[in-house]
Amino acid sequence: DIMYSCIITVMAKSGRWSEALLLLEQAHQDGIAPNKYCYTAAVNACAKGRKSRLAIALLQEMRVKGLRPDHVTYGSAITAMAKSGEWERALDLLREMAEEGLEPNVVCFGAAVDACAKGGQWRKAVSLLEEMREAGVEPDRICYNTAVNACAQSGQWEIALSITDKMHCAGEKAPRPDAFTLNSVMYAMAYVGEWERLLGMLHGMHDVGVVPDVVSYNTAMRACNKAQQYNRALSTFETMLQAGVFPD
RNA sequence: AUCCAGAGUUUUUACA
Repeated sequence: DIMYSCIITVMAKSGRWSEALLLLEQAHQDGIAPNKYCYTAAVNACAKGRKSRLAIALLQEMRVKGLRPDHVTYGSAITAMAKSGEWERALDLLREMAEEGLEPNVVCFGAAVDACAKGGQWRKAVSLLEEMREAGVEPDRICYNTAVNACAQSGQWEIALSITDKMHCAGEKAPRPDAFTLNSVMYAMAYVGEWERLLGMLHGMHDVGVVPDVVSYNTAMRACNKAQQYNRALSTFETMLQAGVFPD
């Protein structure tokens, strides 16, 4: 079983999700009853392969075999919904696990926020942050970043920025914005053609203790190119190299 | 004592 779980995991992680799922079938044919870990790894393979329907089916199959999906299984399943843009199903799973007495943890909520992001539901993504707090789960940096990204993907740069500002001003223990956060905000600015504002933010990153990375510069250059500011794009590229950041 | 097979976030990339 450990063998199967390991191999399924490796295959899922290396993008060979279809082989991972075939392997689960193989286990059955060999007369081996896959355990919870195998199923969870397979559900995660569904996420990679955007097979939301199959992920739900696997959850059901587990229960039929007397296996109880746990937080990790649900986290993977919600991720599978997220990758397929099925935000409603993701929220259904959140409710479902709570009904089974499994209180969603920070990862499950985080995955659900991402599902809303991928589904274009930025308002829901933001309100989920509040819902999780009410459920006694404090959003971590990833949850905030994901909500900021939800706004960004819809071009809501002002909302994205306001959440980021709140992160800056929150208590000492609260999560600080990082490159993921600011890159998402810049993406939002690029999206709506606010390239000047974006460059201002890029150059102000150091002041808030965040080092721009390849994604930061790449996002900035795309914004410049989109606005036909080719000279700006070029100088951004040069700035990047001078900062010791190199393209992959 | 701690770790010891399985989950969540940014640009580009797939089906279009």
